[in-house]
Amino acid sequence: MPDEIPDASLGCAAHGIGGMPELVELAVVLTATVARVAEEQELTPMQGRLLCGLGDQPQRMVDLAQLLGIEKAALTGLVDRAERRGLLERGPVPGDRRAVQVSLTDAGTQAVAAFEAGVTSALDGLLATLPVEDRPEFRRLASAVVVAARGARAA
Amino acid sequence: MPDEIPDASLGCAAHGIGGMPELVELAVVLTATVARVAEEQELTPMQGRLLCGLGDQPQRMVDLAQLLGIEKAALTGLVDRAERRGLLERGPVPGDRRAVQVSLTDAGTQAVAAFEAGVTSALDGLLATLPVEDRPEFRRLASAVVVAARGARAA
DNA sequence: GGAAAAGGTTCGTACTGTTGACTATACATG
DNA sequence: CATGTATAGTCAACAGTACGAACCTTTTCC
Repeated sequence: MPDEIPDASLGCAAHGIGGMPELVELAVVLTATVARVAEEQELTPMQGRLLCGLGDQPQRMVDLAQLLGIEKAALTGLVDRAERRGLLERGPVPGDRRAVQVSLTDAGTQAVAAFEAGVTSALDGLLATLPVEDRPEFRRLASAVVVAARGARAA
Repeated sequence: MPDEIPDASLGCAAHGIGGMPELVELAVVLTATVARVAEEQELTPMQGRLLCGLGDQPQRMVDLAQLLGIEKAALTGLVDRAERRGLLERGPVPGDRRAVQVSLTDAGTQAVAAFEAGVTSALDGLLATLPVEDRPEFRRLASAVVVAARGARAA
């Protein structure tokens, strides 16, 4: 995982095409920021996402895969690696012998708390470069884009 | 690559921690958007980034790695795979027999043009969900964050 | 002239993801 | 109740991506 922000990114900053590069450059910056926090916590970014996705309640694989936007087979591998690390465990689902539910272990709960705190802090640091009055505006617009994108997909 | 926007993302939307999740969810949405365009063009996202990074002039590997924010060894593999696809070629650098320069082939030039157009269109589509007057504001704030992040890293 | 640094590759390793196939189980239908 | 369909999850093969260490060749520095 790159530990530095690249000078160019998806979308061709080198060409200076109007408008486009900011957003993909932003994605790269945000992703690299999260990756750095994950590395500090000895996680991979996907492991961080997985642990966050688990939250307080056991989750079924099918629901987790949907939540994370990945294929079930990919989730099998991701959960295998996290289980091997002792961060989570698989268990049976009452009433459905096909299904498997996944829940955090104590180590996983600790890891995710640290990861969350680190990501919050790192992103606050990223936005600290903006004028104070612009920060909630930026978050609001970001949220609006995400909600709309998710709504479009669910439709 | 997920072809749908996940319900949660890096940063723990499930926990609803104030502010943080929007930005990492945004990164996931943007990355997934670019990945879909890449797939349409039969590229991987990193191949898209690489071709955009090459631009109009041959680039040395050491500069490309820096530009893309990856280790030289990783770039060797990335360039190997793109070269195998006929998208670029390696050549000598006058005056420095250690160095290798990389340049787009005709096929690569065509691929990157289509990729750029597709990404532009897809991102415009993403932002179309925002009120018209908010779009330049969002791009401006995104750009400011990226410029600041890149500046901090270069320092 | 020799040491240090630079440019790039190779190798081993791990993570991530897709696709297709498979097994076991749940559900729907006649 | 038997049978067909659908679902949940895993497995295997494969490919892309990335890092760190080691290596070779060449350039730069003292």
